[in-house]
Amino acid sequence: MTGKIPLLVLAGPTAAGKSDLALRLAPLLETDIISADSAQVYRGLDIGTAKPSAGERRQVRHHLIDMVDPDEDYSVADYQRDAQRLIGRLWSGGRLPFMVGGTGLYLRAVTENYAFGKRGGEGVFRRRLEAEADAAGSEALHERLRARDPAAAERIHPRDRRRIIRALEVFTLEGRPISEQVERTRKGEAPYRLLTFGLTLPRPLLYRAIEERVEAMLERGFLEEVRTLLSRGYRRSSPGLQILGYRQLAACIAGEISREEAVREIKTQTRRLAKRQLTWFRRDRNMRWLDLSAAGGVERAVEIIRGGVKEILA
RNA sequence: GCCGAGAUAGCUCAGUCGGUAGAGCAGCGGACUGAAAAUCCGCGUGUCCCCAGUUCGAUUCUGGGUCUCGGCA
Repeated sequence: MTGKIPLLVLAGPTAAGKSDLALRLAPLLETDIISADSAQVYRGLDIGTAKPSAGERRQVRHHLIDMVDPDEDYSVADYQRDAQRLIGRLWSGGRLPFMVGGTGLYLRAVTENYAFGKRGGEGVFRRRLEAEADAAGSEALHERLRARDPAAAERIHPRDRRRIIRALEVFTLEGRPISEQVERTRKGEAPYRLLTFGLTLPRPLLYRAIEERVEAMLERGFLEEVRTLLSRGYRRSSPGLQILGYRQLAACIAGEISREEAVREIKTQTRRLAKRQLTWFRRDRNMRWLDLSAAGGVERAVEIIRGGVKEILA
């Protein structure tokens, strides 16, 4: 017995059936759902993020949904803090912590206990460096990073300005290299006894599910939802409106692209999102894969997961 | 039925003065430590419609065929 808290994780790409499975599982395990979804943290983004309905949330308690308004920041460090606190609380209340979601970074920050520094992102700093990157190119900033934090520069591509700027930000604000954080994480110990399941589907089925889901969202009033957000005064540049789907429909409402273009773009970008999500999860060697389109479907998946849970709690 | 144009990657198309071919989009693979549904990197995946002829060699030239799209009937 290690004394570590057991943690059940259900990961998977968008539209693979995570929510349905989790909704079935949670009552059987007599526990709640801890969402690991970077889009569902925004209040008011309901249809386009496939957020669980009010009814579903009455059936099973969901955590870490509706955390901030669309113009507020919510970072992976916020998520890690909130999720880890919750996991401890649930476990000491006699419940198995159960994380469900598709945001690889969020899941990993929790399960591997990423060592974050003290300082988050700062708009002023970022805007200044963005301007510099526009003027001189991200490669110039990359050179600067090489001088300050060679280890980080080695890992970050010269054109990946997001990461270059963040690395410079850490160095400037905290006075130490971001690569040190990664080192600290590597040396640290995993705080949980993990049981990790990944949902997958044959690619053609996954893509068909995405297609149908986007159509269903539009029928349920996705476009109206975006209109409402804009009419409440949220700017297109605010974090919530940068989310996939919201960004494209906002462009459509602004008259920049047609509705057809917006819908096509949303579908394409969602397929790519699903692909990136899978890339993230495939990296986890301990992931046990489940395919809901395979024989037995959801029932079989439920049994497999319950079996795994029995073992980890024994 | 006649006349014309076309047929090359999943799609739209370029190209080869005869030496088995390349763009965009789509797709595939990967990275990821405070924006992550973000950001970034890598990769052509092909009976060049079919059959015959000419040729050392045909996706390319010639003939025939098939199909598609225009126009005329």
